[in-house]
Amino acid sequence: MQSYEAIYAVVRQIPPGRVSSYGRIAILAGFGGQARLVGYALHALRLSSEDEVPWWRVVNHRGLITNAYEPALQRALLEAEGVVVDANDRIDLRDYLWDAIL
DNA sequence: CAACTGACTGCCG
DNA sequence: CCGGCAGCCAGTT
Repeated sequence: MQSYEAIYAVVRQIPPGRVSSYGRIAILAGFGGQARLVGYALHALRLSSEDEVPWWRVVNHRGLITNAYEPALQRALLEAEGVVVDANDRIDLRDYLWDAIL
């Protein structure tokens, strides 16, 4: 799945204490709107330990953690990064959404 | 080969 | 902001 490498590259560019949505990653990776593929790529990444990819910094466009495996783990990692997570596993994108300004 | 499912998103209300 | 519906791609059954 070398095609997904673009997705991993974008996710790695997310700075600590910041989060991004699947759709954003898809656009930045050149997939344009195909957000589901991003989730697929991250899923595969979890199974195969490649380089360190901060998959936990990726949430849906509502700021809600849609992780189907270890949502509690993702929440813990985000809090460790300094991100404030709501009791309902939700994040305030107004302040934590990464705009990829480089 | 067709149908189903899934770490999603945009549009409507 | 939340819930529902449709569209999208890839992997399974």
